[in-house]
Amino acid sequence: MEKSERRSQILAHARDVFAKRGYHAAKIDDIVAAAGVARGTFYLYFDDKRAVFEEIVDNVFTRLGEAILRVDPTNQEFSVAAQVRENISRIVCALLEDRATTKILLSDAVGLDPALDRKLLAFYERVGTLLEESLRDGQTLGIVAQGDVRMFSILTLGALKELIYQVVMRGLEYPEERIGAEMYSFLCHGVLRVE
Amino acid sequence: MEKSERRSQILAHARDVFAKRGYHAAKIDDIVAAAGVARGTFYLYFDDKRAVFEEIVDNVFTRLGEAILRVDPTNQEFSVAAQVRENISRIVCALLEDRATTKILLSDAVGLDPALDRKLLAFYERVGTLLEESLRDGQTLGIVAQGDVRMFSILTLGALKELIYQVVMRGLEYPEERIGAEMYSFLCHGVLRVE
Amino acid sequence: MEKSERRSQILAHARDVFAKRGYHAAKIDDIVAAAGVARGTFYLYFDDKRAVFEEIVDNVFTRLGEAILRVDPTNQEFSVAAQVRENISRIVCALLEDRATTKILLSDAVGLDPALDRKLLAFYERVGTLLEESLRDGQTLGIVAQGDVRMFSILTLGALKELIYQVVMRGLEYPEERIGAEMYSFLCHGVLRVE
Amino acid sequence: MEKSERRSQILAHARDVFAKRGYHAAKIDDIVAAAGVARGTFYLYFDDKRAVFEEIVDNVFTRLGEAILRVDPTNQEFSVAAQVRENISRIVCALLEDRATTKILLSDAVGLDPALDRKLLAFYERVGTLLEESLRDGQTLGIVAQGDVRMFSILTLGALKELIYQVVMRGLEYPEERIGAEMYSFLCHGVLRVE
DNA sequence: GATGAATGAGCATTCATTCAT
DNA sequence: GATGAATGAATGCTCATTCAT
Repeated sequence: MEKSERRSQILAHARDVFAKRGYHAAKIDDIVAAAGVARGTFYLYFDDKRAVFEEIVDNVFTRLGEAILRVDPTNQEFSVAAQVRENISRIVCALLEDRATTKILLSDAVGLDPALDRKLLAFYERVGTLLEESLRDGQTLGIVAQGDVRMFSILTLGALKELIYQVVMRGLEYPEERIGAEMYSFLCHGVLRVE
Repeated sequence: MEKSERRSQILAHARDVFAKRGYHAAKIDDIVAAAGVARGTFYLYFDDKRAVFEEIVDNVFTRLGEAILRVDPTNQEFSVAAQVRENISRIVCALLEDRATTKILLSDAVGLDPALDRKLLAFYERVGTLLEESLRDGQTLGIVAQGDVRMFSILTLGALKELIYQVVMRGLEYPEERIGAEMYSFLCHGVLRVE
Repeated sequence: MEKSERRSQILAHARDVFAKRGYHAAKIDDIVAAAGVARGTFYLYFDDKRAVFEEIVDNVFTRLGEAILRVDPTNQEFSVAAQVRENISRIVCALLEDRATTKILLSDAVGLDPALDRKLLAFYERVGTLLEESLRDGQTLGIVAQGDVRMFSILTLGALKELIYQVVMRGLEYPEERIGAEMYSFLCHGVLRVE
Repeated sequence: MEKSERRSQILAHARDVFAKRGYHAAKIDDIVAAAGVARGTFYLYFDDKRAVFEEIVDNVFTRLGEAILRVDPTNQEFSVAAQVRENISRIVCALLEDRATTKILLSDAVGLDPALDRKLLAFYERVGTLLEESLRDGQTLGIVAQGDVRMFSILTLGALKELIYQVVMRGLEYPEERIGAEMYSFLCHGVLRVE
């Protein structure tokens, strides 16, 4: 077996074990047993327990980063609406295609330790900033409501995170398109029609 | 010192230590040192480490449960809009008046162990159900958009949770009323004005 | 049992185990088994394995430091010769009254790690310096041979160390006074009478 | 590369690594990295880590054994004094020409494990016995002080060992001839002139 | 012969919990 | 009730050694 192959094999099993048991309840023994390798082999490919975990988190950050596209209002081919929907769809897809990792991201990685918390916040900050810029562009074009873009960005991300969290953690079964559609409609009109 | 007094004293210090260090990094030693009692005393008042933690979480659930009022569309005195705003305001207030506990709830309690995860989900489920019912009532009255109320409920809660999370974890300084107002406006109109 | 009593009990058993097996072959389990306490108890009294070991070494340094008296040529009561003999005698006595510790000092502590090596060298340096000063005083008084006092000091210490080493390691059985007498005579006349 | 060449290459690098780090801190990885061979290759030439170490020690024993000449009082060409000085000089030379090995002998090999301790003691015993016999011969000829030759032998070896130890471990810089001369003078007259 | 990936026995250390005083 | 000394199960990690290629 090739070196990088073995590495990803261990990584994949580590991901499953972390997703199943959570970081602290996941023992190195569980991981190597799942991967079918010896204890020492694990340490041949990863510095320590935290390192595998962090790599899993880093990978999902990378994957998410690639999934997100900047909305371009000058794009002649696709309307802003279409681009937004496409974006939501890509993010949802990236998160749901590997649910174990998503569970780790949304559940186990939270509050694990200060360093990882910083990393998480930094990632959300980065995504948030991107979103804020798009929203600001949108305000200029009159297609985004006036108001605090940072707040908008947080609220939007939170709504999406919670939806995914419920799907992954509680096994809520919505088809991906449905999720995208509802999310989009929520962003467009909210839910209240009070006057 | 009275028995119940001593108990809450330990509980309060445990909360601070958990908030500061996170569940696993918080040692019983830290807690008893903070509370100024002997190690054994801790176990006179609580079964084990998890029990204190769970009690903290239970308390905030109770407090939140009390903060949330059922929106009553037939209420003659307050409009639905006013009731919704009041509700948001009460929840935000409950969460921000004890930030240590809120940090624990939103960060440390997540993914701690399967049993607690179930409790968390059950709480969100309970709140969600309440919200869903209100939303359904609202749909009947034409003051809530048509669509999947469960989804609405999840999206709404997620938006609010993330906002509070960012305030508590990153020290984002928004005045409470501001938070309520933005949240409300978000619920009423969303952010996109794409056509 | 008192706290300091328990401490010395563990220390004494650790000393025996180290002397019997050497630092690396001595396991914490051996020590606690010998002392009749639980594994954790060991760590209640000592930071780690190295710390006990170092304390044993420190103690013997202290004891030796106290055993050594500065030779005072102006002393009216005791001649220099008598003082030198007394000194040798005290040192030998200090080393032979606790052979386990002496074995540790002369055998296990050597080359254990850079930090401890430095400590050892520093101790020998200290003793050496003291000896050098005495020798220099002696040269002024004409009771020490002319020549490099540092060299004299090293040679003297080496001779004594080796003697003790052989007694402790190989169980060479010389009465203490004999050791002192021979050492003294060696210092006075050497062994060669070549012309 | 020839088989025996490769062997000595590994041996030499092992020596350097042992001297630099000490036995336990020296990892097989360090040795093979220094020697520029694969880990498995090491085991083609040596049984295990201890075996290389022991071979280094054995080699220095052999070299030292060859350096030491029996003092022959009937030798017409060289006086006993000259032979003794020559002997000291050869030993010092043998020890200082490969300081890495000497450091290993005097520091790392001490207290490493019971088997090696026995070997060390056996070597010193052998050298000691040789020395004792010479001393006894010398006593017959009236050129060695009366007294316990075993003691003389131990004291003499100890003095020399410590001198070399200080030179090698603390970088004391004495020219070799100087060391020989001082050692010789020490043996002839000691240092004290107390009456 | 040479390689280096894989192995797994071995061990120090931590810390929640207990219980004699 | 309060104490804190004692406990020991639990686990991450190291590294000498092996062996298939």
